[in-house]
Amino acid sequence: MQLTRERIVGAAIELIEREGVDAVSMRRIAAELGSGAMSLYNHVPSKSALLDAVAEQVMSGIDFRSEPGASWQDQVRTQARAFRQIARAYPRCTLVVVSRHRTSAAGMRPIEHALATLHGAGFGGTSAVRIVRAFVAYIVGSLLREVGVSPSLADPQEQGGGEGERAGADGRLPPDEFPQVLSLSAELAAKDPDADFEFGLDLLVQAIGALLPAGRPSGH
Amino acid sequence: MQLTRERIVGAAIELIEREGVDAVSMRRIAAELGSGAMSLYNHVPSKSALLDAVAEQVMSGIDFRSEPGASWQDQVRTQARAFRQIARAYPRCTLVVVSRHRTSAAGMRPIEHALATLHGAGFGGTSAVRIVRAFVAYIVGSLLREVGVSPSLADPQEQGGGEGERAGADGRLPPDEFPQVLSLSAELAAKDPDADFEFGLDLLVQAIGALLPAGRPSGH
DNA sequence: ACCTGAACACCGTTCAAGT
DNA sequence: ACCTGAACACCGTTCAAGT
Repeated sequence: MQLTRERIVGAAIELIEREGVDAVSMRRIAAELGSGAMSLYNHVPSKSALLDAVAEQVMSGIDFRSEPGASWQDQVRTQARAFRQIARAYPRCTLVVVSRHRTSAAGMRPIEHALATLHGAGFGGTSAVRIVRAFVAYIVGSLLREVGVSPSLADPQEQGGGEGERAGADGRLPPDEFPQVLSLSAELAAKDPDADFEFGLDLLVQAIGALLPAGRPSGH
Repeated sequence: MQLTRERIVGAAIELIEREGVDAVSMRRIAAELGSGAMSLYNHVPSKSALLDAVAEQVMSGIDFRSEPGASWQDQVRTQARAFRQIARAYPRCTLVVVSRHRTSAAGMRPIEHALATLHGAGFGGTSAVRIVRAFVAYIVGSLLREVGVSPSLADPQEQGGGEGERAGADGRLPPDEFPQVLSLSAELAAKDPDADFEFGLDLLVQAIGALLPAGRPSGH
């Protein structure tokens, strides 16, 4: 079968989802496609560029449209949830998406939609850009946590064994230093990514709604 | 000079800041310390564990305390800004921190402080945990953007040359598909990480303030 | 235009041997 | 307990050679 950029990127995505990013090598992907490692370089300039392409491909698989008839609040929510689908559809590619992504067309599409929605809601350009940035930061951070790589906030009991610092020799946190964390260990252990995401999303939607009547420092 | 875990981690951080994560190798770090590559394994079980230690070390260098006399809003802001210092102090380690970090004592410290502050503000445990999660998501996402790795929202003109999708052959975005992005290119190009961060922080602080039962004024 | 094997300069880590 | 060189099974990428 013909070797194409598309097939190469597809094989990379598949491999990442199956075995993780660390398993990706040019040789490995080539083998997956039944060709020599060097053949890939006819379609992709480097491994780094290949991973960029993976990020772009994953992003472009997401549908960021929202119902034009809906309120801007609902549109914003719909767009944010679409973004979050990345973590469901490509959990192990998520870190790649989030950490490479420069400014591709696929990466700008969600921004375009969000800006249009906010424009329709009456926000000026400067405000709209700031708002989108805040949303993207929140969503990206949420993705990372959902996918299991972001800092803390996991079950304090399932502690690895950090070694560093003066954590108890058994890996437990010293109780006198972490009263809150330990007394809330049940809440911290509870996993409900949907509820967590919606909670923060509500906070942001509500807060930017409060910005509207007065409008912020100009914009248009 | 004696080889210690501490010196190894320090050398790794230094090397990452100087040449980026990709430059890190066991051999390289050993050379930096004037020892054989294998000597490192007497103090660190693997390269992956070394990078975990880098993340923990960077986190533990941040002072998350806030003035106990201040209002909870100011305390939350202070803690969030402290977190953001990571991006300033260790820009090239930031991605490592954000993408490795499991549950170390160093990583739990900011959570402990935040939970204590929210408890003092009158939030119950369940709410406090959700709020902290939303904040952490926002801060982590902001860090990534500040450090230059997160999706889009950069200057659309400085586009790489994605190739992917049907972006114009010159790498520019097709104007009919991206009217908002193109008309706001000046705003999107403007870089003011401080203002961006504070804007989103204000949104969140304001939104969680609205969550509190109205009876309580503010402060502790 | 596309494919390829050999080669180069690297990797992380195991192992057996040293002190 | 700590250090080490040699060795193994890998890497990404250049190059010259093929079709």
